[in-house]
Amino acid sequence: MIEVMIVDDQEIIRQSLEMMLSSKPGIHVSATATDGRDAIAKVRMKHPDVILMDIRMPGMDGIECLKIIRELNKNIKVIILTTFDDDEYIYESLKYGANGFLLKGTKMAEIIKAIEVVNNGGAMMDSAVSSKVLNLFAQMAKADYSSRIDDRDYQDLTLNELKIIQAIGQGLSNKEISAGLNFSEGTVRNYISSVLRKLDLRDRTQIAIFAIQSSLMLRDLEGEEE
Amino acid sequence: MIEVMIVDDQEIIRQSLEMMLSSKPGIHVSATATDGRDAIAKVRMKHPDVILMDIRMPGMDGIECLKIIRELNKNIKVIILTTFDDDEYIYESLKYGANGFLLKGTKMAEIIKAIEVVNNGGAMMDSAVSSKVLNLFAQMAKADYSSRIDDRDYQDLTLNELKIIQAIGQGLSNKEISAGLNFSEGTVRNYISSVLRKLDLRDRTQIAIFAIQSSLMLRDLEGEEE
DNA sequence: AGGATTCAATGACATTTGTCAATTGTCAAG
DNA sequence: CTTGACAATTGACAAATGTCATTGAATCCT
Repeated sequence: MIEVMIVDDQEIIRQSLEMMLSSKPGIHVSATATDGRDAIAKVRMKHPDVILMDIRMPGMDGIECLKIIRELNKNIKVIILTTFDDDEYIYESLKYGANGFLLKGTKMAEIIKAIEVVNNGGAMMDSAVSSKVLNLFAQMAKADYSSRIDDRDYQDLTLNELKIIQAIGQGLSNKEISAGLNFSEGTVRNYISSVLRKLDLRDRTQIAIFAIQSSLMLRDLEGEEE
Repeated sequence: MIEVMIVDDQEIIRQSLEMMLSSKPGIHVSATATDGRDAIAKVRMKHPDVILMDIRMPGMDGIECLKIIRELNKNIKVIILTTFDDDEYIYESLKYGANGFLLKGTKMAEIIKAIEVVNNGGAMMDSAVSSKVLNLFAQMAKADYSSRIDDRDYQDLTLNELKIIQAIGQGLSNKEISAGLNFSEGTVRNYISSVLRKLDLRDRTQIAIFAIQSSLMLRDLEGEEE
């Protein structure tokens, strides 16, 4: 039985969602809330598996609420329900770990499917939203000069060079890097020089940008070969 | 009529996909290809609306191929079809603008739906893939110190400060920024100092990281108020 | 008009960053 | 053992970056 919580400031929507969902086997609406503050209080009492939440609400908005819920409990799945497919909203929601994003026009069958999918660890987005997400992604991951860099070019980076790239991508200074990796500061600088040469970049800032836009920051370098 | 092209090195898959899809009204399989090179050649001849492509192929792999196709024609929709939901693959595909990402287990009905959705400008991902994408996104958009920065803190950035943040996020030097924005280099430095103070960061590298991880880089600042 | 505020510029300065050549130690192949 | 390759270090230097106090000009109240 999936425990669902509904958060929306409009009573009509709350009620109709609750009615529709309650009739479905396997789903139980254990709470409803009218705004962010209300939602957070009720999350502590009831323990919903999945929250359906409107993003635009008076008082505390959906994003802020999502953020707090995430800090509270990382396992609760949150599906954002909204009328707008506004870039900012989408971006912020995703950043704070929403598990789904549906437009309000979405058919009930889709919503139910989304609840089930999300409850199983998947994610569900409206296709229009997916499309925006992909665009955002492609934009974030691309800059005029980083696209110049070919896969071939960074195959031959040393493990230490990779570590240093990651460190720069975290915004560390040379001193901090040298402390963290047990190198002298001069060595760190030499490695950086070598990275700059290999990637054809100019300074550490460009390295940082490259690091984030490539998938390098996501790699775990412990015990990795090159 | 949606013109579809199928790219896969395994004949069984090519054939079964072609058979299944051909029988559907509204869809026409106008070409098949066995690897990346083949695909690119045929893209020039036929003009497919949607390409279904395996990611793992001998010779030129799907990513490389996608990249080239994107440079060739930005309107062709590409759906990646693969057996693996490997992070690297997903990341790279999305980076080069894939419009969909389906696992090979996907039912034919889903594939057809994906073709239609993608052809209409949407995007379609397997829910497992969606989930990974959301994770990637959340990771990319979050660093220990950037999460320290509260919305409140960067509300009061000047338009010029925002422009400079964007410029730094593109990896430009102070000289380049000053030339681009018609400021003296000293002024640029002053602005940077002020940004550092306001955002509680330490150097331009951290500004760049912040810029990319926030949505600031995506904003168009022309004629914008503050 | 006078005072306050903002924007841009300047110059002097300290710090950080990047480059380079030279040195040391280790390890493995010949 | 020697040679060569490689990893790490050092020091000296040049360039870029960041800080700060000050100044002039424009603008905005009231």
